[in-house]
Amino acid sequence: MTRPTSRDVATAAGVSQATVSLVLGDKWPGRVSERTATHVRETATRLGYRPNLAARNLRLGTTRTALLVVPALTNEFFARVYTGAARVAAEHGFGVVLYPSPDGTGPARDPFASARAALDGVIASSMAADALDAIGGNTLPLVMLDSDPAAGTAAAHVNLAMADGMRQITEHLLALGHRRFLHLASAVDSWTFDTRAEALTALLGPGTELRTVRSPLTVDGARTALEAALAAPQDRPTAVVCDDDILAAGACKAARRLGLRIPEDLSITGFDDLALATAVEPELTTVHLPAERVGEQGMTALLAVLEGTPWTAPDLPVRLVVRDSSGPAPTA
Amino acid sequence: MTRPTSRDVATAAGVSQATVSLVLGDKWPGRVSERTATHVRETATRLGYRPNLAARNLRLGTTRTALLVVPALTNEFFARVYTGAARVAAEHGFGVVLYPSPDGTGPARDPFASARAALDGVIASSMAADALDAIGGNTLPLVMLDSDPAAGTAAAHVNLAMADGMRQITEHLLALGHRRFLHLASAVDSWTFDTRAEALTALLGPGTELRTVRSPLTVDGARTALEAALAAPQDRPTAVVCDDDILAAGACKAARRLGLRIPEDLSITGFDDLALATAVEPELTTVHLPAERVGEQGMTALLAVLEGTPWTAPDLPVRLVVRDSSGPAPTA
DNA sequence: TAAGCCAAGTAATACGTATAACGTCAGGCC
DNA sequence: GGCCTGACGTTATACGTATTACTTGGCTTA
Repeated sequence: MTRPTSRDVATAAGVSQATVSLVLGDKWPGRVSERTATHVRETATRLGYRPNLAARNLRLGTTRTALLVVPALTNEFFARVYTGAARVAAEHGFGVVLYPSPDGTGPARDPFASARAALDGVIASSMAADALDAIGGNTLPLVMLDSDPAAGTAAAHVNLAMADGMRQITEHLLALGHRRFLHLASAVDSWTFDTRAEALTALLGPGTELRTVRSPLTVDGARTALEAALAAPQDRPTAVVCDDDILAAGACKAARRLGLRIPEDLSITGFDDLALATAVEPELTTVHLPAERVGEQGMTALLAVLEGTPWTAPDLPVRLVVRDSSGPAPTA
Repeated sequence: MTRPTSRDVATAAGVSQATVSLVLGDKWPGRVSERTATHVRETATRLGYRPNLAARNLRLGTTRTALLVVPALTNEFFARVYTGAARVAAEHGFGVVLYPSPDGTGPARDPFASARAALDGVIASSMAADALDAIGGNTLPLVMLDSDPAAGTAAAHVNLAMADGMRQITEHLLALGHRRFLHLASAVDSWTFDTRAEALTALLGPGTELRTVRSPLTVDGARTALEAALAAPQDRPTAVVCDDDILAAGACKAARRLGLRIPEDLSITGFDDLALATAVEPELTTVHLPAERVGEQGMTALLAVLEGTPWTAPDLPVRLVVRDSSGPAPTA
């Protein structure tokens, strides 16, 4: 009735529990004769034996499990980060457990309660950094994603070349003749977005203009915010630089409502290159972020840290993808 | 140096390990005097004690953890299912571990390897049913999402009223005068999509026409598929019923490329009501699926099953949301 | 033939927790 | 004073596994 243990297998096979463990552990070649080994293996499958992982974890003192802390999974970017992390983890016999930080809809506060697995380490996005205190994750090896390398206690950092991405966008727009910019920024306060804002400001020289509007990270929020900002026709910006494709999608809707053509009257750029970027019309000029690679590197870094190897790597490169939402600045 | 155990706390507090466990378990009021209890609690926090979950799981024979098997997290629908499931789980001190079934990009095959946590039960989407065999999840309490209630060995089923959703769409389009339909169906083979297709076929009476085109679940795939299907101008359908918002977004792009206006020349409907549905232009007429509720009910069902209570509930209702991508059939 | 050695297996143990079973001590009651 | 009772702790144990240290018997080797 109840799940068979290694001892049950041993009894059924007429050997000791230790032998079963040795055979199934597959780690000590030659310790058990091939004859006995196959017999044990057969018995195990016949009984449908599956090792009790709680017991194994206790014995080994490790769970080969990492916690990934992200702001929200419904954000495709982080879904992809997870995918990348989970892939690398699986290749090393590790697992990844999620902790979507509480944004009101997420699960409760304590990931040690919500993810009953014991953990070996933590990978956390800077956008969910506040959750880390609640975790007490500081007691575990920690890898930070997109956070200030100079701050914090993380054992390793995985960063994207955000400033360079912003540079590519800005130069692209400047080359197209744009001078009046609007930065549609995320209202979420995080190092990532701060970096982008700084880069943008630094790149716009004299003779240019920059306004900043902050918006929640939703299509509708962005639409509302931008509609208000663009209401007055005089001195309208000719280019809207968005912190995120989601914001850019909202910006497009706002523009259309105001009767502005994209990109003839107004250029709009995104960030991230989500599936959304090519689903909307016009397709968004945006910066492609290798989200899966972020997850992969995060997990790789954590694995290194767990082995005691210090880990470091250059920022992951990002790439401007020019599509249809950006064009020459209107001459009028 | 190493993590403190309950015994360390006991020694430091000058009591026995059992007392520490009793105090921190918070489960036997009156077993320990308030004086001792607070002393123990203080010592525990002072030492930074955190119970070893592997040991607890072993002792209790349960992990309060469920496995959620979904085809892909980058699909917003399943991300929301996860969110709902995780919320209910957290409310009951449970955790949810993910197993995105192998679509080529997912982690390896064995979720017992990838999710090192021992599991109490499994919640699986029918779209990932094939993964279940690999899991051997049949040995665990199983809740199926959107699968044939008559088939399989699941202890409970959580279904959406897909057929009714299709009915609402069809009646909406019929009322608008449409007679020539094209069903842009998902190439993924699952009960969910089969149900929708059957419903559509059954609802279209004499005097109507129905073609079916299958497409992979991507914007680009849908665009390509539909562009080919609509190339010939004669007898062109006036309404495209899509199995999914992603397909509908692709359909919109195909229409625009062919110079067809939406909805004047061609009505297009989606399914799911993802964020995408309102991000594209025109906003999609679609069927809203309560994705979070699916997750919530799935977890609720599993919790019931784990307690030995049989669980059953009517299909979750779905609701047609009429937006701008559907309109009267062209009269010409 | 004795000493040593290898192959093949087993007994014993520890991981850290929760809890059942068992003291112990003081006070109340007849 | 003896006995029961409750309050407060403690001792002991089991959960299922991986691994270390040990046993055993057969074989080689000097």
